[in-house]
Amino acid sequence: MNIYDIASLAGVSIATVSRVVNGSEKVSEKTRQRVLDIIEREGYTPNVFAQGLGIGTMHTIGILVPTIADQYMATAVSYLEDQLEQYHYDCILSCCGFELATKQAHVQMLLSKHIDALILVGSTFAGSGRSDEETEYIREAAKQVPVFVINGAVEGDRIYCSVCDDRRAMSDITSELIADGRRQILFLTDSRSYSAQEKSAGYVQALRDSGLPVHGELMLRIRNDIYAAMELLQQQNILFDAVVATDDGLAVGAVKYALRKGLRIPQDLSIVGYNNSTLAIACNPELSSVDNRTEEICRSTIDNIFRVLQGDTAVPACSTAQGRLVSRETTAF
Amino acid sequence: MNIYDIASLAGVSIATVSRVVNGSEKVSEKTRQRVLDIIEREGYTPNVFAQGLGIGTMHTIGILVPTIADQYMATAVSYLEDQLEQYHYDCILSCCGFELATKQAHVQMLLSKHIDALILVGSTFAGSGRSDEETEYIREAAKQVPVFVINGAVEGDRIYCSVCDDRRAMSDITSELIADGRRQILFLTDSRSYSAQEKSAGYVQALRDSGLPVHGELMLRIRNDIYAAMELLQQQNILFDAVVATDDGLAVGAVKYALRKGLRIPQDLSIVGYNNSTLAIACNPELSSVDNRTEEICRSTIDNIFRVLQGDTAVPACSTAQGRLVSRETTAF
DNA sequence: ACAATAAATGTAAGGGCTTACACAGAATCA
DNA sequence: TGATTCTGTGTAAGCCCTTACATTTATTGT
Repeated sequence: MNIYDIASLAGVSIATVSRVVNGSEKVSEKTRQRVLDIIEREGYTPNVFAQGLGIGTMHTIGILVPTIADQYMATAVSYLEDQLEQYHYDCILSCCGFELATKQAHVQMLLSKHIDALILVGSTFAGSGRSDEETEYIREAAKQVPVFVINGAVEGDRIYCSVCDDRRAMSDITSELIADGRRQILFLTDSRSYSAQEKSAGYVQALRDSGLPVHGELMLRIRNDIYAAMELLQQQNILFDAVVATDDGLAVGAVKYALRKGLRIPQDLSIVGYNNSTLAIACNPELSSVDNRTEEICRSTIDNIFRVLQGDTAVPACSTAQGRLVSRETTAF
Repeated sequence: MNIYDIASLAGVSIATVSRVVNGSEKVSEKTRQRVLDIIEREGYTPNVFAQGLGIGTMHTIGILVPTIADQYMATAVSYLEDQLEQYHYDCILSCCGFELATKQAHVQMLLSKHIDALILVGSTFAGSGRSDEETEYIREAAKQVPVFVINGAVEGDRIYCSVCDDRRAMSDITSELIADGRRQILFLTDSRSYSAQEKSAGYVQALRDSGLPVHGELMLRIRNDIYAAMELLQQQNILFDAVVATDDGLAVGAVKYALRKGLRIPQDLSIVGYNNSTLAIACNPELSSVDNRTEEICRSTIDNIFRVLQGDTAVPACSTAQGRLVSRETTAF
């Protein structure tokens, strides 16, 4: 059942059927109804490949994440999907891992599908230090379709970023901990991503602003076995009375350490997580965590996409949301 | 840059270029190299729409989930994606919510993209009771492409299911709790899905097998505010000494209840979750939870897809994996 | 050396749609 | 009434591939 069949059933040309299907104005009401009825009756759906061939797009947005198994990514994708649906666009999701080579390959794959825009989720795409080389492929992609980076900073033509101001959020909560009387604040991260660097910078800044020393040994980068890492500190007689983590999972590790060591939370050890994920609520005691405004960021990203696609040139290259602490049981404030 | 350009640069016909691109045998080595070099040099990529028009497929698998924000779904999709990549297939992900109408619409959408197979994740697709009407659209879809249901049971031609034997898993852990001396076991669920029904049946069966009475008031269906629901039981003097939940989130709620009431875990209250998600580890005490073999199920589903696509008729309509308890701190065994 | 066969390549017909342009008939105006 | 402008519709040229079939060239057997 193709456009020719419908045309002949309706006694019109394929051009007219096409116009009806695409909602073109230039069709008489009578003809439109007749064609519509037949389409309905026959259950005709235009062939997307043929449409794509004709107009060069399939109304699809490519979404690239390092992994969808991560809470944060899954939540973000969920918001993106929801919002995309409002615009009657679909998405092709791709999980590219953390290697530069696979990222590049996946971007190529998505581009080859003639997506209308590309969304990169997560600061793993932002590069760090070597940013120019590592993000070149993103600028390259932006020559073909507008690129939208969520929680990462990449500069370039037709590249739009939406980020949470992680530096400020981290600086704010570190300051709050200091105001609460904490002096030895452990900074816990698991990556070298752009956002991890921002958070680290915020942490350092807050210490400096308060005139406190920055101890390198209190800034830990570990992926797992947080307990062991913290115990090692203890054995080295490096004391700490608070923990700020760049991720709820890490903070949960710190909570477990405290509980096993018999420390009181938050009196002996205050702990703050990041992302405000379901882990924060599953944790006992419930974890105070930074809400990094994923929902707002995702919404505004999708809105921006369609502004750009409609030719709006006033879309800002970077928009920033302010994170905020959601206080629960692991902080005293 | 299209196939004609490459052909004329290489001094061959477009048919030859097409053969090279598609790895057809019937090309001389010399020609193949020359064409390949030019393709490489010019950075040519075949137009997927034109390819799709020609062969009617784009090597894409449609994956439908109710929501990707759910841990279980995200994990499953992650496994599916990984495995799909091995076969050089891509996926179109769609989140359809829990309404029948939106499920149907999303299936239509995916079908219109000429996917090669459709994967439905989660027992929300299985229907329950009214299964025939509610799953008719799935059988309808199966007329166009093979359908693979993960953790749901739908019968029909070209419909293949992979499930965890939730009934047996739930029956096993309930029996273990009974063997551990528990007599008042609370069953906690949040849905009426097929898998929830299976779990419920397993729970009942274990009680019966042990000659214990089945108390309807010990079978709770709630979405949130688990604490309130459990407290209500307490006020009604309905006692319980163990909890089996159909989801880790619910079990975490039970843990919180126990802690606030000053109950010792697992002595006063044993708690078992389901899905063995990250919540189970984030929880304090760490949650014993049923590993429902998502990874194996996803792997075998993808493998089955390609067996079916290659014409293998021996693929079983339903394959079953055995869940197993991962013991942590909320059970004594 | 000459069929007979195999291997390599080319030709051309789709596949289903969009859309610029052409055209006919109806409505408007002088 | 004839010239003029719309409106609605049709024609045909792409869009870029795949592939059955035709054709040319190379290889083998005798």
